[in-house]
Amino acid sequence: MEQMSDKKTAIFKSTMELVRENGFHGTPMSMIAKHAGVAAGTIYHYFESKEQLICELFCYAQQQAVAVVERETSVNEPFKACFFKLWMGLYTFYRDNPDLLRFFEQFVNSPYQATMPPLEEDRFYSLLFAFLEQGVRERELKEVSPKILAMLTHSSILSIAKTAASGRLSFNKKELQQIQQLLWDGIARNH
Amino acid sequence: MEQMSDKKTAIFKSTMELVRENGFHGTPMSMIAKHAGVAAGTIYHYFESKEQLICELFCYAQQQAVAVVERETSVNEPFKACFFKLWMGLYTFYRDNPDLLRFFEQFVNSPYQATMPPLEEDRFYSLLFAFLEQGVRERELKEVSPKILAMLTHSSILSIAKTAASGRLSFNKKELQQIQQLLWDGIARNH
DNA sequence: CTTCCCCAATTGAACGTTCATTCGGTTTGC
DNA sequence: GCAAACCGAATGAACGTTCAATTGGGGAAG
Repeated sequence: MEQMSDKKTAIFKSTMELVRENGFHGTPMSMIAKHAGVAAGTIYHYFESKEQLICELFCYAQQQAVAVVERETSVNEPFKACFFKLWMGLYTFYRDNPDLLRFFEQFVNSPYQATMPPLEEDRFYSLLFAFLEQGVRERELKEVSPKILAMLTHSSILSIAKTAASGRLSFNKKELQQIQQLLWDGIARNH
Repeated sequence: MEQMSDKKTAIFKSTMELVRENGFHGTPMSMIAKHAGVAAGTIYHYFESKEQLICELFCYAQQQAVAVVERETSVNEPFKACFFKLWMGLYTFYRDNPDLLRFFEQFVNSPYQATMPPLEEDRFYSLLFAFLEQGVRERELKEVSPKILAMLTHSSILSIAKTAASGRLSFNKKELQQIQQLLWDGIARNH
């Protein structure tokens, strides 16, 4: 990503934070502007419309998630260790970025979802697919479609992170390890 | 639930359908009214406000999901069979009610989430907890907190149903059975 | 059985507010 | 001195909500 203007970044950050607190509706452009310390008109210097802002913000957020997957899967370690690292890496990322997580979930459950590319072109899922496919190829994982493995893996991460972020439940380190282990027990080949 | 007026049901159904298509914002009261075949004012005869309508609709929707869990877990069968039935029952319910599913997801990721009771008082999760706790007690499932088992189970159902509903991926019967089996392999005790 | 009345249900135009967006002007960096 | 960045009051459309007026069904009175 070419480096962004400070203002643009501020607008992104403010939008995520405010959407988390007030929801997608309930976050007027004027509020974003004030929070980001810019004038309302300035937002329109960087973004065509509110819709465009939201969509670009989604891409921006997704790129950060993609970076996490890239970082964690490029390690040169046994597959199993890599899998656990990836799980924990993504979980930590979501937990430490609750604004992003919430925005993400709102987006994919909104009509904007239609503007997303099909799964095959989705960089995030492509990376996840590829990684899990590798696990199947190396006979570490059961002979199951990588898309299924990807859904199970990611959904476990998301649901735990969401529940923790909402404060409705919390999980200690031991429990997190248990969760990863349960998931692994489910998808791994038993030698 | 005491029986509802036809109009109230029509308003509920229309709201769910329109929220699915247009999102939470993007669904004005006037649109709900027209779609439900009533005047705008009529909605305010049944509901205090748009917010109230949304919240009551969530309760209404959740009761339907609760009914599915009750139906599937009350069967007098071995735990494992019951577990598979519950998974499939909930999945089928969500798949056949995509409007409800989408509305549900929008709601829990919005600021309205704060109006929900804590998890312990949540009838849906209480039932799920109790059922999985039974599995632990009967030594069918690993000695893990039922809340963890509940999250993993429900998140797998939701993510598969959501992906299928959005048309981004589809799953045939064999794949659905595979998914349940993977999940079971993860959480079941190996005798 | 008819008439009358009551009140809950229903209507939809009107109101006031909020919001996304615009635009003429100002500042800043080069 | 000239773009590009930035400002923020003004604009007009859209929306949630209100309310005065209308309807309709059912029970009481005759």
